[in-house]
Amino acid sequence: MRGHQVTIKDIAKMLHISPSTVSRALKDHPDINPQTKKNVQDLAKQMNYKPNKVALSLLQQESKIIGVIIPEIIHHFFSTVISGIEKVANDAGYHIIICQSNESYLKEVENVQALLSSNIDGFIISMAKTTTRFEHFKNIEEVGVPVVFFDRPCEEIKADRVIVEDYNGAYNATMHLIENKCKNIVHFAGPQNLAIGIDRRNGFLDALKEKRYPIHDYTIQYCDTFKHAQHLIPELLLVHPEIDGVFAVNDETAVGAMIAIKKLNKQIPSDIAVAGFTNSFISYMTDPELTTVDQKGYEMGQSAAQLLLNRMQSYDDFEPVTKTLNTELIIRKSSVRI
Amino acid sequence: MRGHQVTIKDIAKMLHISPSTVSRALKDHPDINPQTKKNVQDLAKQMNYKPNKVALSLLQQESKIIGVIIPEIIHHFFSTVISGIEKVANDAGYHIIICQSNESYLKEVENVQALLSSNIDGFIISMAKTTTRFEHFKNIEEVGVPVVFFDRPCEEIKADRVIVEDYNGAYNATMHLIENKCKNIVHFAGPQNLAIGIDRRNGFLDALKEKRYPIHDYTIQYCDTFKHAQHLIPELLLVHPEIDGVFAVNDETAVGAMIAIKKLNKQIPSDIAVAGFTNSFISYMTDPELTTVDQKGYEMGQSAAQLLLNRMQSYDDFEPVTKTLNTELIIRKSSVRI
DNA sequence: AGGGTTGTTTCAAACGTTTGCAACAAATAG
DNA sequence: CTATTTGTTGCAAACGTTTGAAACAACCCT
Repeated sequence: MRGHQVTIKDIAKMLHISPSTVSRALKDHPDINPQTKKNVQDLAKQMNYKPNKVALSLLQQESKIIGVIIPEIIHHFFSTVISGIEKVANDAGYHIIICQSNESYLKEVENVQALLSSNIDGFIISMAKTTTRFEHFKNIEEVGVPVVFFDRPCEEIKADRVIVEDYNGAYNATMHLIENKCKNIVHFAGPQNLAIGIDRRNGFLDALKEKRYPIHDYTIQYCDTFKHAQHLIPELLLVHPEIDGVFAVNDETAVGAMIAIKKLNKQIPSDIAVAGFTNSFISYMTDPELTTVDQKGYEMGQSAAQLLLNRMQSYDDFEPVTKTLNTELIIRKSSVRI
Repeated sequence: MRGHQVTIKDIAKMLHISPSTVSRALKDHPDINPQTKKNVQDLAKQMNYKPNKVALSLLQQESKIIGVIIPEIIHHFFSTVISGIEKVANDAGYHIIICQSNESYLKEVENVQALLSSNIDGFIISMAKTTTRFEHFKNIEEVGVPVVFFDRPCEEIKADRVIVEDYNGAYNATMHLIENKCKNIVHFAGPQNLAIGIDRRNGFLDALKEKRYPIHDYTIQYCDTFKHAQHLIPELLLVHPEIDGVFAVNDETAVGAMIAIKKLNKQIPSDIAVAGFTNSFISYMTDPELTTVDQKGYEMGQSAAQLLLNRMQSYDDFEPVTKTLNTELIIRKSSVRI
């Protein structure tokens, strides 16, 4: 038969006193007789009493839980962010509950609803690729639960956010490819309904413009997964063998491109130089190692959690804060031509 | 000012009826006047009423939440398992709350306590490397919450478990190296307080024994991380240049070894063949691609969740079930000598 | 008219905890 | 010897929801 956690009532019954006395004894309330206090505390310890968080949550209207909604946990970047969030949250006495949207709008809505009705104290969210309607976020706003967006913010919602300098990161990576004598660089871009997709693309384009590089119809390719890059590279190089540089919106895509390029017996970086974005741990496991833009996942998670904790202190008609982490170009062998 | 979710009481007040009537109206109870029902349902919809899960959880002593405790989310294997768990759990109307132990015993204990006092309906756990005491698991047993272990079970606890054929997987991988003419294979082994560490080591050793290969004092190296492997390889090959095969307890370690081997200007697989364990996605991003044993993360997660759901149905003095998934040797270029 | 049925609604308790206030005894003050 | 203080404990309400039982009116049956 299923037992249950020891409750204050159990202790009260065993000592023939009232639950309120037990409650006060446990928190060292001055009104309670020292002997009673000792009895209660000893018994509580012996029986391994732990306060029921659900009851507390209902009573105090706060759960000490932060809801985190991310696209996919299997991406190294997101699991890094989660680690950062968890660190800061735990240190402040909070736990996190993680939900995946799997890049699906419907799943994201479902997750928001589920978390809202679980008395969550705050949200940390990175939007799904496919999300183009925002009622569910508005709903959070109405209920008055603080939200922090990271990496993929929702522009329609008044909320704090943490992002990286996507534009600068992309600009720097592209400049680096240009300095390494790439004449014909293509960009594997992310979806343009996300700011990261737009900003990285613009950083790339502006670097080309600054150096008066021509922009062809094939310069921007919408391709942001490992598999797609593997298929796209052979097709692309067949038509445009002059391509000698690839800058991808994320590391997986860059690695997919690298593998496909090597299969065509082209050398990296001498024939084609490659750079990615994220600095995922795969970037130093490839051969050659991948040049990439460090997206600071762990720090991003920490900042997001910190912003949320701050916002939970003072929520009344606030001015949203945007924290922008600076990126760092990590130069490795996939792009350096001697 | 922070608002709040609409409650049954709010609706009751607005319609000048009692909360119980509202409750019944919402669930289409036959006792309720059709007109009242309609009023309630319309207003509830309009005000976007969602039942408060915390209140339900307290009342019904079930939360529809499954607690998942894993060592580290950033490992691809674990995030794959989580995806499998989430799929099955969500389909059954459950949500999961994920906690990381970071391979720390203390953090694991803390997580168990926190989840226990949150009215969790069940646990899915993979033990931390450093866990050698089990009171916290015993505690779960006492309270009567069902547990399923995966990948790294606790031998002292009566609980269902999902594991892979670690022994067979290791045996097959080792045999494969032998068939590819490796004469001097070392094993980078995991910690021996975990069954996976023991079983994979034994599978390796038994394959050697069967082929009457000598077992030297350096044949087993305790090394199970990327970094450690990178440091260990140069030291090891300096003393034992005759080594021509490495079988690592996981893919990260295998990749660490590969990179270090390549740095020494040795060829893989011709000088040294390498095999790993997990079939993480990094295994096909390396050059050469890594031969490995598929650990079936997603399926493992699904099975674990399914076992837990079953056990939640019938918990009374059960006989624990162990589900063993068969492994599959994925042969890639890092081990095939022509 | 008394009893019973039917339809509809409300009451009250329960889940575990906290906390303002009331209650009570004993001790002290006036 | 009453009045107040002090020390200690218990009551009851609250958080949001469900649910058995009670309540009540309106109706029908004998």
